[in-house]
Amino acid sequence: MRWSNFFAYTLKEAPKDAVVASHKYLIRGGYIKQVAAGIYNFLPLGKIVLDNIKKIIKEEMDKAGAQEVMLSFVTPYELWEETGRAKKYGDELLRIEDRKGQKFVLSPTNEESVVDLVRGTIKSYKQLPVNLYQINLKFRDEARPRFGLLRGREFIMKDAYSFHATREDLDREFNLMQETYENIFKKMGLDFRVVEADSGAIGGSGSREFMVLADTGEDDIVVCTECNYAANIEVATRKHEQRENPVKTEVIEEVYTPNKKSIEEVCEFLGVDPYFSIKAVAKKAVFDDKEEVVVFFIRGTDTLEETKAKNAVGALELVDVSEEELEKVGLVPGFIGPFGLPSNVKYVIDDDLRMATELVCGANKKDYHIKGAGLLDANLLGNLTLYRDIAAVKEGDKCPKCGKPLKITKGIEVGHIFKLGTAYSEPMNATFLDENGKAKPFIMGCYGIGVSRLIAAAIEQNHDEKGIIWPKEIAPFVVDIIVGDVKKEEQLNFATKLYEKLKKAGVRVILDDRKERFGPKIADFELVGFPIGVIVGKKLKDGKVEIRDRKSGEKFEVGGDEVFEKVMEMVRK
RNA sequence: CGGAGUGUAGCGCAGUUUGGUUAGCGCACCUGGUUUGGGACCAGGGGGUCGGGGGUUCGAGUCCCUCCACUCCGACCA
Repeated sequence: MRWSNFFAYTLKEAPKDAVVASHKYLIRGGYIKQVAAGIYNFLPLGKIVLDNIKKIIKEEMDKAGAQEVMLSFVTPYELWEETGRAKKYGDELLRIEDRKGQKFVLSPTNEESVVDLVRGTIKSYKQLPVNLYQINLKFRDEARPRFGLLRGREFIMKDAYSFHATREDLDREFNLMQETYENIFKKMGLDFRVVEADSGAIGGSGSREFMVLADTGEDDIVVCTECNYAANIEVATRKHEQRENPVKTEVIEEVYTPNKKSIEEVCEFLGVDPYFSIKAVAKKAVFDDKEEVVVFFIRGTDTLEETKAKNAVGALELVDVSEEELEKVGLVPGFIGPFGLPSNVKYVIDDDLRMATELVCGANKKDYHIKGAGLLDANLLGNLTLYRDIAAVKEGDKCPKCGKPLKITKGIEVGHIFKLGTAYSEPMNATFLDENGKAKPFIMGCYGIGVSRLIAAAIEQNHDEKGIIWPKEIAPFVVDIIVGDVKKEEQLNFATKLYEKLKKAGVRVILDDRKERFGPKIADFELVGFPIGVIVGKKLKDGKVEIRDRKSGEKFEVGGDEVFEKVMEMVRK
């Protein structure tokens, strides 16, 4: 490509609303342009990067035996009613109507579509397994799109759906997809982790996320400093420690703690290490048909992990609850404890407290706490006691696999694989005949990659204060040949010849033959982020050309006749 | 969805408090010239329904009403 007639422009200033690096550089570099909140146009540079990523994904998916299809972007609303997700997905589902008033949705994901495609088409176990994938537009009406391509409303996703006759076969495919994803992200030159994850609204029995490590990530992930344990904080676990309380209380007693409500206040007042206290977190759990107050008990030094807590009670969501609402069900805000709770209040206790003794907790009585309590004393509790892991793992907790310290880092979710089981085939009545001629629902898996988000994630992980530093595999062009002064025929001719030669050799190369001075050209080289720069400038009269490596910043001169070989060597590396 | 803010040329902004000629500046763009290794300089030029609608007024970018869009914090989010 010759830059002089390439539709690519750069900006000196980023729009003020771009706050993360990828958003800023994608706009300044002329990759994308905003159309509406969370909706972008892709300019040629952006489209090339997108295609490069698509190509890698397609290669690996095909290698794994998956077959590419393209499902319709507009899907009948009825399909969504069949699985009940019309309601569950809520306002994120963009509904539209045609001229006859028939309702449709813009696909935010395609489980329903693909099950509809397969039911009645695949009839026998002999036609299984099959894995269908597409790389297609998705639309989710996010409440708050942000950060450019990291969280858009309209985005490109690779989604795959597999169908199996047995659980074992699903497990096999799930593992194959994990391997395939690892190959894809490795090929793209990204630093990523595979983590255990919550299944969320998609449902199913098991799931793993692929996280690109970057400070701007929206997800907290827990990784072990020693072994390979890694999990999203939503599901991360830790090894339970049992610290012995040095203070021994003879009797369990109520103590007067006037106006001391928070853990800090109470523990300071009583001179107790907060580790030996119980924090009560009250929430309102929202279910399909009702709402109720649930109290979660965790250690004073822990915080509640809402996703775990939500799953522990099987609620759709947890929302904050007011003091009035607490009082209405008989709770005493600020002094809630696990002993002697009103019998109509549901509660969950964190696993970590199961064996704990000598604790301070609320007495369910205004201005009183209990001292010296232990949960082992089961008869203090009602018989509905529910122990679950509901606390958030924190930095320094011990790895559940090897016991070494855990640390927390930020990650950007770029892939997610699920074992769906029969969560969609059953409600949609999609069955096949097994060896015995009996109808059984398909056992399914689904596998997603956020393709446009990957563009942003790659930049978040690979940039500096000047611009993007593309991994070679996905860079729009690998080599940028800069002509120092296009009016100098000697320079232009030399550069053009080199350009043609590299192009012939299959290298993605751009010739910067714009009538610009050297400054803007080199600045654009850095901003747009080409991996290799070749400067054909004033040193050419001494037979020298300069080569720069964008990533290392290294620059060196080579003789005009060695340039081609030297560049090819760098391209191959 | 709750809270806060912004909307003036492609981008970044001033002008709005206190209504008053023809709405300005930097970057970008066009023409000519000089420059040519880190975002040049000189001269000339084009580009605006001041987010939309309504109102007050002799007069509205500025005041009032209303609608819309976008952004930030939070809730939410395969």
